[in-house]
Amino acid sequence: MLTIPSEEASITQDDAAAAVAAANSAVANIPQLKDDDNGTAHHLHHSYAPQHQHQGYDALAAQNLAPQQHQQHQLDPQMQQHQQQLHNVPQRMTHQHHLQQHLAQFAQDHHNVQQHDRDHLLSQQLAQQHFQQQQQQQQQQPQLHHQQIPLQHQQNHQLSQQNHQVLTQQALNQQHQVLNQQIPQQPHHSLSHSHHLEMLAQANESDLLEAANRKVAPRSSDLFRVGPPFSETRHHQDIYCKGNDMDVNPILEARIDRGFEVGENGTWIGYKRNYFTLVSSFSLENFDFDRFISNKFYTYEKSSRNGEPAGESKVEISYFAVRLVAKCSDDDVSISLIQHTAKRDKGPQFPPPIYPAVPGDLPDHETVKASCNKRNGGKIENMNKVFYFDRGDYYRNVNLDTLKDNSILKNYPSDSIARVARFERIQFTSSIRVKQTASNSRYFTLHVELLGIIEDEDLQIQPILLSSIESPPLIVRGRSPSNYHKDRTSGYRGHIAQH
DNA sequence: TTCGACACATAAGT
DNA sequence: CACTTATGTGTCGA
Repeated sequence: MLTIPSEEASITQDDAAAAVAAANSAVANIPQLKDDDNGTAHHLHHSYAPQHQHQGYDALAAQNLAPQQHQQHQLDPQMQQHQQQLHNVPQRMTHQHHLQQHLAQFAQDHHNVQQHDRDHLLSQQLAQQHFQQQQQQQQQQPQLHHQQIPLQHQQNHQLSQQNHQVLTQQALNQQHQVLNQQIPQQPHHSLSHSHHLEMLAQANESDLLEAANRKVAPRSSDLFRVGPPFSETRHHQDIYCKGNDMDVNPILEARIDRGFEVGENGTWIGYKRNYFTLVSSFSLENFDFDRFISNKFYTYEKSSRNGEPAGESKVEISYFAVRLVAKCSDDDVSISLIQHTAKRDKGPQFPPPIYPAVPGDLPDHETVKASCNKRNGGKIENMNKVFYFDRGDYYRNVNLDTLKDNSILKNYPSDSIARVARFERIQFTSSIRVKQTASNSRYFTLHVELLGIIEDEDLQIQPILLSSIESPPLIVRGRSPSNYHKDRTSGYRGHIAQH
């Protein structure tokens, strides 16, 4: 049903040459596993963290957590059973088999919102499971060579920083301060007026002083700030439209909505202990949604046989996916991001999910802000319309079903397909080192990658890096108390207090 | 110095 | 309006 005939397509010399070139850079950005010391490359490091402690969490979550919060994290008893199933799956189980399991399960529960969300969860976990499986297998197979490409942030980012003057809270505070200082100096037209102003000024002053000593409010909506602009889409592997062999140009967009702010010298600063939020979507140039789903796409994969590189083969893209990775300015630590649930310490931790995705529009900052921590069913439903494409709905609307569908849509592992990949409650793993030298901080970059998920001869799914975008250098401040007293740029802890 | 764990506090969500 | 949640960050101790 979901098997894709593996085409051993013959390609022209030119195609091959282009593909070689592209293939060489295709996987450059996929980080290797930390303990990957034998040079064996891994396509993906996202795997379902096997050592999660869910005890005590499930009951709590089942009672208290909104479905939305369940999406990526929560394992109710039913899901746990799923996990068991998935984890018990023989290593060489095929993608197809996976999907059958999934579909069977989906047929079982697909009625209410909770189940819809469970489906999201399942989708993601399936994807992760796939990748984990993939990864395991790759450890026994010849690998694509991962070529390191030097980070080239400086020019790009200085440019984009200049072009994106974001009015930060710091700037606002400074303006505010100036305003306050000006108040007493204004001409006094009347005694009562001036008196009034003085009182105002005094009130503001004490407010500000108080603010200077107050902790940042943990739930302040003010913590949502637009982060640095991302680079232009960089292409790693070409995408072609299956019908007419046209070269298709993918465009990735991403925005950080929480967790990073500009410091006074234009650097972007985040805090290791705090969450950040990032959203991303992609589009294919000249392809609206209808055109997208009425087409299939292919790319080239560098294949290997018995450990020897064996040229490139044309492979159909089963579906697209979006993932988030972080890189460090010097060493590259592969799993450097972690996602928490709303329960934080009391819940499990995951690597950021890989989102099977269709093209979509990036929602604006306010929308992302509004989407956080919702438990109300109606609101969640509305948000899901923004962030997800519901294949079931679509089939009902066009009077199709999975069996009749012949589009790329049917290859997606779940009915809930991301239009927008939303990464919430992400932190750099505690193991990252933020200090390089006494004076110098190491910096990080965030990369959003568009993946093409393909199936190899053995029906194993494999991701191929198609294109990516990256953030400018990000400074991540560590836990040292020194980072929490001066030059603080977030929250309303005052910039007034210049210790 | 750094990290996990626990604690406190407070705006948002219901 | 009262109750619950989510999350920045203070702190302790290995």
